[in-house]
Amino acid sequence: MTRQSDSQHSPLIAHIQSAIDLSDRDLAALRSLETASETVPSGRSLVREGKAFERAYILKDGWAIRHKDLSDGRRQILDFVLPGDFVGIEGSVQRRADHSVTTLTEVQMSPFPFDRVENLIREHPRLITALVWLGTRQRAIFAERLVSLGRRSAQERVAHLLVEIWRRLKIRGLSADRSFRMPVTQAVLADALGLSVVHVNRSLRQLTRAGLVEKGRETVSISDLTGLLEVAGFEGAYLNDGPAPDELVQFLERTRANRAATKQA
Amino acid sequence: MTRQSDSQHSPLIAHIQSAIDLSDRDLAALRSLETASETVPSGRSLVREGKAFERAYILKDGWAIRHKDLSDGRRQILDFVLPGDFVGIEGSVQRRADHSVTTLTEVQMSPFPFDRVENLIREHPRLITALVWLGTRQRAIFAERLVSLGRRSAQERVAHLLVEIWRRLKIRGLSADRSFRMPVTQAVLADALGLSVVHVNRSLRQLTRAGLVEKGRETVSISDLTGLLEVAGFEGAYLNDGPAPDELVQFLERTRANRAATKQA
DNA sequence: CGAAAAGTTGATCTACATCAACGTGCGTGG
DNA sequence: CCACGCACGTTGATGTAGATCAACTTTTCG
Repeated sequence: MTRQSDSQHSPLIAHIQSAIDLSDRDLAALRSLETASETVPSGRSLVREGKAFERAYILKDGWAIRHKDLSDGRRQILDFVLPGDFVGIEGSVQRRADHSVTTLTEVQMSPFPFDRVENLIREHPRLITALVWLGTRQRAIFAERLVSLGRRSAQERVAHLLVEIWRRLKIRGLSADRSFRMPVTQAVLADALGLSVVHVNRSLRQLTRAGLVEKGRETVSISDLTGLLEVAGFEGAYLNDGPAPDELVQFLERTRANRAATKQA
Repeated sequence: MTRQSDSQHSPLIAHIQSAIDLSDRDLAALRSLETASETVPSGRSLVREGKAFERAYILKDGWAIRHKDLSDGRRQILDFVLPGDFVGIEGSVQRRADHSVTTLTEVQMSPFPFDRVENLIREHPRLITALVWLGTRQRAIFAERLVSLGRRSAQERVAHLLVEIWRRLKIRGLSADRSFRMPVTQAVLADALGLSVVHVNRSLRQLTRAGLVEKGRETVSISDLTGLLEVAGFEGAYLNDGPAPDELVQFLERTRANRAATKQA
């Protein structure tokens, strides 16, 4: 289902190339950023809110979260960090981190110092576009999550998140079909969706009983994409760029036969 | 209370200079971006989600919102656009807008074409840092708002937003004391905070009755900053950068005498 | 000055939280 | 290699923050 540890494949490059045309030279320069590799165990903090950034990373394999913690123990997960994502690259323009990053699984990282970024864009000015674009993408994801937390029901939130993750992995070549690895407990989902664990569980069961998705311990499999998109209220192709109508839009265009089943299953 | 239409003063420059040191030449270049001026009435759409960007702007005066709308009428406001903010500058790396921007008041804008940005950074490479930093700031604001929508109570959300706006205006030289202009209806607040209008009203009244803030129709005045920060659960100085402990931190360090009064007023 | 927009307040409803108890897979150490 | 313990998942009962509905007041502005 997933291109697990194909050391040739770069999720980062796949991601960037989905939207931006870079020369082979520029791509090679980018790729050189991810040659180093370091293993970090699960549950380790890579960036700590309020502390100075130490170095930047590219996540090569495994999962992490961006999150903020309140002093009374409440926690909000802002985003999931997937293979191909940068971590802590804001350190090149900012002294202190405004959120934490913590690994959810054992992880393979390519660390690099900040001046590496400066040298890189000096020699490959076109890469600025790519880097800025990635920042913009991050903002778009935050924005969509704001809509979820502010205005969507529990079921909609869960459905929406699953579709979003699937799409992000797909663009990076990390899911060929409609299943993917997602080593995320319900407690973590709760903190990402602004819900209680219990309610996440119930929402998930509803979606499963309606025949839309199955979430195993480490894996997700979408059984009825059209139906899931319907529940998620997925609008447009916000994770995509460019003019071509993509698979998603086509799906949305099709019959809504499954709609009724999912409303109050 | 507010430096209203001092045509000399640039909120954009003030904002950037709060964190980044630029040469006079670079500053002059930035300033040249905002020489043009165009008046746009209230309620006009400057950027429309899903549509191509036409041009970029600097907001010179007035308020606007970034928002996303669902097909069933639900709306989530992502952020308020204040004087000194860029609008639509993502157009230089992205074809389509992932959210809309709409004016809340009559507004003064300086429009400029995207290639202007490219030329600018070609001649003033140091400005890249400033531009990237602004993008990062935007993300930090989204992040903090995610925490609000996901994990904070209604009262906390309202208090937090008011403090955040005050701080942002202050950094730009748009509020000298503890009052500021905020031409925002309760309905708009509701869509920003993920609440109903009725509940925004009640939360606001509670804060007022507790003697913390007064929100008039177009203006806000903080009567008890310490208390308001307390309710908001304001942690650290997320809108600031740099190592110096700032006014906020000092306030937080002080006595918490007012705490009890605000808990269940 | 009249009507629409904005704000206020009470009554009632509900989505989701909280509390509690129990099931289940699985990693670890004896 | 088995069993014990713990993290995770599941389900029911009950509580509550905030939504919704409804009516009324106040402000704004053409």
